[in-house]
Amino acid sequence: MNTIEEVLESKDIRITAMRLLIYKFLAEKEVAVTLSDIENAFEKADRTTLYRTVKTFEDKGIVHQIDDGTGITKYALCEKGCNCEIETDLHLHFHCINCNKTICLTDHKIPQIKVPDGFVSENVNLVVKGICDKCSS
Amino acid sequence: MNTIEEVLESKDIRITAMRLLIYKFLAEKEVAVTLSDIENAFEKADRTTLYRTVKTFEDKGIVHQIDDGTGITKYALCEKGCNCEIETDLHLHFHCINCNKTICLTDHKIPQIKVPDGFVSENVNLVVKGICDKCSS
DNA sequence: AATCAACTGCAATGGAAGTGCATTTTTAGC
DNA sequence: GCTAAAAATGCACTTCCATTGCAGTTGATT
Ligand SMILES: [Mn+2]
Ligand SMILES: [Mn+2]
Ligand SMILES: [Zn+2]
Ligand SMILES: [Zn+2]
Repeated sequence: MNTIEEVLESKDIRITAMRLLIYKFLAEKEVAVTLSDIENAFEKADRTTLYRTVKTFEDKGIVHQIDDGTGITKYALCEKGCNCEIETDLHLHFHCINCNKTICLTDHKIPQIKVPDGFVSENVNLVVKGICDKCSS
Repeated sequence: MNTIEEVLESKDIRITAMRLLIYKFLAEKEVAVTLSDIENAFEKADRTTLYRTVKTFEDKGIVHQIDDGTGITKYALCEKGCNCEIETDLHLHFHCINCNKTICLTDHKIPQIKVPDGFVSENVNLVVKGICDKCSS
């Protein structure tokens, strides 16, 4: 169990109050969040700072972007040991069309996808849309 | 072999000069197009008209949207007999990170995706990013 | 030809992503 | 501790795309 400080330092991310708060916010969420979600949670902070903070997190490899088809990019913390940067982010994402939440299904890996001759696959984005467990019960 | 007029009428889309031209434009393209692509091809027409035309095509089920992750929605004609509206659009899409083109791989079907208990899958969006056949040769 | 509905064009809006620059905070060297 | 440099933050502004309201035009129907 590492502290947040240790996680950030291990990725060469300098520690600031803002970053600790945003990291904690992301860690507490079980769903992917939009920039607006973060904005609403930290009304005193400027949107640009929040934007650049998650961007830094993403660049350093502790957050990954999710395009779930809503047109609004969402963000989620990477799992321990994840390396989205190097190879494709292997897990799939679920987007609930009822509650609009998007969830990382981190242990549902994306199957190998065949592409025609001449095509070279480098990355795969797989989003399943439907009804989540909470909305279907 | 149906004429464009017959296709449109069979889907309850009224025939106008604009719609015939746009349909023909889409049919000639082997890749998915953005609204700007259409705009550039029809500079005399208003962007709104083009927008609403593809939207009508989409609502009536002869065009499907593609979200390839670039943030710009693309459009492509549905194949004959396709029914994206009813069930999931089964084929996958390939987005070339070199030439920025997005292609329907209509005979590459999306494999069955397992989701956890309680989740109900209704639709799947699968985009493969990489290098297309023309750019890799 | 008249009428009504659908289509088109123009203008404006809104949302989200991104950038330039000034200010503040943090770090590091002395 | 003090100072200079570097990094982070806040504010203003821009750009790009999607979308809508409304007025004018076109097309279908009688
Ligand atoms: Mn994820
Ligand atoms: Mn397609
Ligand atoms: Zn839900
Ligand atoms: Zn290409």
